[in-house]
Amino acid sequence: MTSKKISKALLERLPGYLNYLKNLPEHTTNISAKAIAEALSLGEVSVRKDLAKVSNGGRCKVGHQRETLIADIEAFLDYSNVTNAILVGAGKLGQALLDYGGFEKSGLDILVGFDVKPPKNRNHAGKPILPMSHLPGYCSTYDVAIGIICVPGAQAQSVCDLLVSCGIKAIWNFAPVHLDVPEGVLLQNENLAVSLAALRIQMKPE
Amino acid sequence: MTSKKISKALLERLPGYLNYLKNLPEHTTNISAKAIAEALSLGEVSVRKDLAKVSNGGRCKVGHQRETLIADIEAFLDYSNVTNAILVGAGKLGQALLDYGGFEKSGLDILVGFDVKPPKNRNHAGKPILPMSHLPGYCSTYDVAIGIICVPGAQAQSVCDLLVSCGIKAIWNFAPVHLDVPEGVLLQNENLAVSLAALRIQMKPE
DNA sequence: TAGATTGTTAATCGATTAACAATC
DNA sequence: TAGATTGTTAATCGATTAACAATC
Repeated sequence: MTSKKISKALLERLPGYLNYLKNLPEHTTNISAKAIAEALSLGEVSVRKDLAKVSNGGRCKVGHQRETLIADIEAFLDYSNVTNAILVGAGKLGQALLDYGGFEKSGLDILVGFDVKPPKNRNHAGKPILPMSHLPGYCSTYDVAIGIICVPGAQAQSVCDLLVSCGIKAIWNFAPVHLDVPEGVLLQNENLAVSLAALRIQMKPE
Repeated sequence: MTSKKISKALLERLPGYLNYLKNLPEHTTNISAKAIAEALSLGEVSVRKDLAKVSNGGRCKVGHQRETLIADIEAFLDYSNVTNAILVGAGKLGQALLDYGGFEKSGLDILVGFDVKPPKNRNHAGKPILPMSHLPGYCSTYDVAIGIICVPGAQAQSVCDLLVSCGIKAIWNFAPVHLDVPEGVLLQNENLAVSLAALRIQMKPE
């Protein structure tokens, strides 16, 4: 386990390893990089390198110890600490993200959603959705690190500016537009229409 | 415009160019690679190379002709032909994708959704949601190329197998599990929890 | 000619893959 | 010793960036 640069590709593979390791039959105590690679359709050497980066070593002949490996990956991904996020734009997509239960286990908590027009019949035990006017106050009260933008493209930049002015350090953008963020603010775009369109072109050979 | 290999990165940048070009003030007839690069926070040379790949050239001093460039990019992305898709799993996320209007303009039509329990009160003029039992018949009637998986992880592989057996050639997977697909079937994973977790780690410097 | 812009060729960088050496 | 497995060093590949030549 040497503290080299962490590549984004690695960060995206690690949860896959974790998921695989956790779903192994209970009695499995050791696992080889080769087995993981085969199960996840990855290169054997790739997996070995990844594991070497986040864990301090399996043993020859026997492979990695499952429990240790799980603990090492979770520690590397810092799952035990929790990062707070808020979401802006509670349409279908926004609500889907709010209601999705899979974020908590990776150290993330989407506390609340904001919308210009909060839905009234929010009956299910979901996260609250507040009016936009509450956003700045909310951010100054709680320690919010990540802002998720699910508003239509036309509003995205102004929402982004608002979030930045509230001290948010990373933005996850679902609006299909380019956003300008100041230096030091992390921006990740998740343009679903573009992803799907790219998939479509890859299908057409040549 | 030479017919080199198309990289996925290129495919994901092109729609951004398109969006930018279309939103330029109407009277703008020419545009330089440099201007595009600045607007989208990309490298100047990168943009020039991309444009050279999809278009046959701007003129020195004046840059690229806007209308031509738009037409060239759209032709390259084959926006005028339509690819049919279906979606399985009409929860919040599935419905968000079904209702999203942004796919059509990139040559994609999500025809219909399928669910084990189709919602009854599907009043808004959205796409229909049919019971799973209709899926094989539907695929053999219509020419469906892409399958979108929005079911819970536990069902994802069997849905995937079903889609493949129905002749689907590409799968867009939102379930947070690894899927095995046979050779020749394209698979793109869209694991939102993983993307967000990766963003979170990138924020923590060192 | 100078300047803006294009496109191409070469250099750099990073990630993946291949080859190998080490260990139990 | 042979075999399974690890980890590392070198090679390959692809994408981005830098440097340059061409053109109007």
